[in-house]
Amino acid sequence: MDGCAVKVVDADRVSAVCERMPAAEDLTDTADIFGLLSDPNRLRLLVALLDGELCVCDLAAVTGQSESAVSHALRLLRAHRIVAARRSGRMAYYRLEDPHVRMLLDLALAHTEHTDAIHPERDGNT
Amino acid sequence: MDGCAVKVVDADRVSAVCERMPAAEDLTDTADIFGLLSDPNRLRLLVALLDGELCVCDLAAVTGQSESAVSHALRLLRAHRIVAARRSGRMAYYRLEDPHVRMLLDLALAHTEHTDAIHPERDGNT
DNA sequence: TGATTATATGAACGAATCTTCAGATGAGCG
DNA sequence: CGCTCATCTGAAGATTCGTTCATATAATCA
Repeated sequence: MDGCAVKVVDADRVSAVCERMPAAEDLTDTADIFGLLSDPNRLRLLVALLDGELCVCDLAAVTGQSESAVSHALRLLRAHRIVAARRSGRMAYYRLEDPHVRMLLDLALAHTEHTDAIHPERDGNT
Repeated sequence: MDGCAVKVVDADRVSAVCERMPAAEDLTDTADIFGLLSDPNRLRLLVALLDGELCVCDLAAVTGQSESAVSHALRLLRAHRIVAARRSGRMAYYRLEDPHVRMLLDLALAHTEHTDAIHPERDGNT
């Protein structure tokens, strides 16, 4: 009755896990958020905004991208309400608007900065 | 001296942010982790493993994927030491091995489950 | 040993993603 | 008004990603 039964070994565990599994919509939303954080350049933008707002050209300078690339990235992030823009004349000042994403960034950066990078050179199980 | 200067508005903020910016390697590693979490099916696998180990076919049942797809996904996650395998006969039991990723998952899921999904239908800034 | 089962792998195809380029919008300034 | 500057946008091309199919490995069982 739960759609989780193809060829199961531990049926009890399987149905228990199925019940705890979040709704498909929640999972795709979460995956989307992670996807937005999965690009180094977008990540740089968001890290730059952790301390406060910046205009587009300063974001381009900080992150070493073209202003066009920055604008595209900000558009994406803005569409998901992760950043917000304040306009002043012809300038646009962006800020990090989503506290949830801020927490994810803090947590992720706190760890990677004192963890040895793990590169997939070995398979761990060959 | 920091490579961050193209056409800057607020030079002080720019150089301050540049100094706080993590190393490129750390950023790409972090982005990689987020990338691994950015696929709904991989996310399902990891969520399923939050409670303990499961074998490949049970993971396929729980997540509604083919066993081949699951195996490919696990291979990727294994290469990054996010999951680890225990073999018993012809079965392979996988577990979530990276506590850092576990924290990210917990945090992310805690929020999305009681937050209205935000879909990018509006631009917030048209 | 030969058959069957669980998992792993490689190659290939289509979809999604990122960057770049060219041009559009819209505010300020002479 | 015409020009410049900051930002935005759409489209094109190259690359990456995820799934599937076919097959390989390796363990159990008759």
